[in-house]
Amino acid sequence: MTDKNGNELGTQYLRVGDLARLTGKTVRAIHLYEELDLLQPATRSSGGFRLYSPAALERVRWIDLLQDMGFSLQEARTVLERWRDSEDGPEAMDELRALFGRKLEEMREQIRRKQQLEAELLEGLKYLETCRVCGESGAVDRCVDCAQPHDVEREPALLTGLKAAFHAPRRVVRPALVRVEDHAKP
Amino acid sequence: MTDKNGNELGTQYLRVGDLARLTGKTVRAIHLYEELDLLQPATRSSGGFRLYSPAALERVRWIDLLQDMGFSLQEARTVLERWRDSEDGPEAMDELRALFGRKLEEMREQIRRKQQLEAELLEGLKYLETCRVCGESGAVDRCVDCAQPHDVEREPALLTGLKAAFHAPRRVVRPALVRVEDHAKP
DNA sequence: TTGCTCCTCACGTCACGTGAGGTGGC
DNA sequence: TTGCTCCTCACGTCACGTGAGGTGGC
Repeated sequence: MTDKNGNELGTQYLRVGDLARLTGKTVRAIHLYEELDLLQPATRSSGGFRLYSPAALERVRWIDLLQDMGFSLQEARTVLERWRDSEDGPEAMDELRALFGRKLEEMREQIRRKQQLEAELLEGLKYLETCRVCGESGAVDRCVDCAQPHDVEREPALLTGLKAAFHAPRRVVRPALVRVEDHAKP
Repeated sequence: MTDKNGNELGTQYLRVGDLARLTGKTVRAIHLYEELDLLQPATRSSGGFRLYSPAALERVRWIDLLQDMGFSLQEARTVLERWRDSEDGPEAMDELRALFGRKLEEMREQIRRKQQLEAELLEGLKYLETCRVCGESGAVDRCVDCAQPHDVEREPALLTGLKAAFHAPRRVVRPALVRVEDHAKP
């Protein structure tokens, strides 16, 4: 049995707030997906409230998945269109396979890159760890002046750009007199 | 020896276009970094051209590194400020270590997530691979109608949301009469 | 002088966030 | 009737992209 809009009777409809809560999205995001033709309410209430079928939950979670994979919303829309086009023949399906194949390669590349960055962060942290020693030694309390060899051959990339100086106007945070008092050793 | 602006004489200055080319950034991006106080030219030519010291190369590459690690430009600016603050004592350095430590955990989380997505894409592709067989068999040329068991226990998440139907207005690409002709088997 | 580079607005994009002012539904 | 949810504009954000109209420098 269906109503005049072709919707099944007896369906438990969701309101936009429910859909948002159950998917971790905001109402605004769901409105946006509708504008971009990624998702439509099954119907509207007499007062204009959007009413979604439970299938909308799967659709929103699917959009979220594609976004995590690095698809833009426009690309996600293209995927939906190709899927619908595949009703008319297998060419569109070939396109989809190629698209997902490219994404798989991208994903692997991103994993490799992030593993590099993980190593970079570890090196940077190791380097800064020796700064803690500087502070404790009491010899200097300005890490920037640290004379320690830092026990590392190559300076981590995380630090190289930090130290790069080109006479940028130094922001004065506290007046010099106060600063001296703050750090006087009792 | 320095000039009236405190810049070293004999330095090979870079113009903004050089800096862009050597770092793979756009001129617009470099202008933006300046607006956000992440980078300043060492000086300007008499005609107003920005002139950068070679250290700017390291700074731009550093900004790129932080962005890859998921820092916003505002966060990158905070890192620079904390580094400068560390001239006044080791507290700011502790903050930096904590910040990088959190990023390291984020990075590892992102790697785990992307490995999940990699598996998800592989499953989706495996599923679609059986659609190619459908197309070749000639039994159906609409993959959506495919009756094959697809040789998989769980339907991949990549497909579940794709198939979710809720009576969205079907976009008509070609008129039905033409479509029948297109797919008539000779 | 020509051509390439640079300058400063200033508006556009993407995926939303965030109210403003008004109404539905139990 | 009260309070929570929803509605439709519409402007803001972030990290730039993309001209528009004008000038520097070899």
